Amino acid sequence: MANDRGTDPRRHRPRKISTKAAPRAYHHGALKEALLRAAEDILVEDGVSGLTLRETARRAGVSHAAPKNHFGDLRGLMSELAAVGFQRLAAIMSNAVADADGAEAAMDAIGRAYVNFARSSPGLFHLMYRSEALDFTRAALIEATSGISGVLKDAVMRRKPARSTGKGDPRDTVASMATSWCLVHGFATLLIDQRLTPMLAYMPGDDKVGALLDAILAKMKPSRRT
Amino acid sequence: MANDRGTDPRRHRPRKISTKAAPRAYHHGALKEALLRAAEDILVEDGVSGLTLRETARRAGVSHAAPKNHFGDLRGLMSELAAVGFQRLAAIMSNAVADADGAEAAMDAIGRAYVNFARSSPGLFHLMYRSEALDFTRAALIEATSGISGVLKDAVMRRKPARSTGKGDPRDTVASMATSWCLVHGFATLLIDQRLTPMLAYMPGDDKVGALLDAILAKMKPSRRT
DNA sequence: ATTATATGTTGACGATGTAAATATATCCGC
DNA sequence: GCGGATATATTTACATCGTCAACATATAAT
Repeated sequence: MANDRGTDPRRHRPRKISTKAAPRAYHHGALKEALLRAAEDILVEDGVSGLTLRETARRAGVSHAAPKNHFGDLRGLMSELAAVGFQRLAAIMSNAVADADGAEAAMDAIGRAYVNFARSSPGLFHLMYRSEALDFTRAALIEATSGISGVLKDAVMRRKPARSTGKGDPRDTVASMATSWCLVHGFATLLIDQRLTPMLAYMPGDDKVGALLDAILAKMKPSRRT
Repeated sequence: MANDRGTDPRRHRPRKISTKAAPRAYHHGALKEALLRAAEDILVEDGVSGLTLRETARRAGVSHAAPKNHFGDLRGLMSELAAVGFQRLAAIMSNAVADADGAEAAMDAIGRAYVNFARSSPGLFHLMYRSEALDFTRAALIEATSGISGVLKDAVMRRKPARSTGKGDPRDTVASMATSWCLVHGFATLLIDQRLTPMLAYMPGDDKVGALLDAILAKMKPSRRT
């Protein structure tokens, strides 16, 4: 089976079969990416608990020990995949800020983007915050998470000048960042874990999640005294 | 107590033992409680990832399959232990409310109690919110979690009359509950996962965690316009 | 071309969850 | 007290997992 040179697709032989860069890397000159893709598929289908090295290798069509070369161990794979998730989330948040009209709207847009990401990729989101399973000394993970902080900080500081107190106080900036992050992160996690389901029943309309999130974000705005 | 025949619950083989009852009999007597205690010890020492059926049994001094009789499977053990955690948290929150002076102070006290619980029992707290590993059809878990909701709801409704808008609106009550819960839960989870560490550095004093939490809670109070 | 390195495979080991078969203790109706 | 029914605990077994070591092969370097 493994020595069947004739039909086995994963052979190192066909160096350059066609002038076109074959997207099908037979012998995974791109195994790392293939493994990450397979791992994310598992995350979508079975969640974090289903994510194993062997199943990932199986889906990529390689032996169970192949991932070791690219990730070291399971923690490595999970950390790299989490980094991809943080990158993606940072990009989404950044876009949300760019499209928003005004500093206050930008903050809300970031929050909604964060929640939408968690809802659309709950498995990946869970992995990103399964701290015990991640290696935060990994360069990819450090870089990706700092990207998120950067986007949030920019948005908060853009809003700052319009506020009355603590204009340039870094302490207040940090408090604002923490408040927004905690609120939205708590909402996202509790939401995808079905912890808010009973409360959602009280909300009106079709988009009950959006309604509850709006209600929560509204409670964060002291300026809006009705 | 299912069996009060003697003084020691685990004493069923009085063969030719010395005056002291043998520490181990075939039937433990209170194995379920012993297993839960052992499981929590593991949680303290090694976190959720270290919590296994076999290690729990090992610590309780029984065979690896013994827990099956009391919990069914690992999910059962985890769910029961999580239920204990929710009970404990509900009690702590309830006490915090009782000791607080005024409705607004009660809300803050609940939040601080929630965070303190997470900080003092991070392993258990993680387990309580590892939704994928829990069985929310378990009676113990349903009851314990609804206890938490009850405490929070009471505190929110106690505060309600002092507010200007949405006095008796259940929709607004739910929004207030969700806001408080999400904010505090987000803070607690991010905190014990070391995600807030960089931000804590900006806070003054010895109790940086308390300072940041205070700052966050303060941002939730529209009435305090300085 | 030869050597070195990177990548992938095979086989093995111990740990785990779970099930089945078995053993022992307790309970319940007499 | 007695004896079966039930609850509780053990033993054995199996599949799966992460990880390691030894090995094989492809790519890169010299």
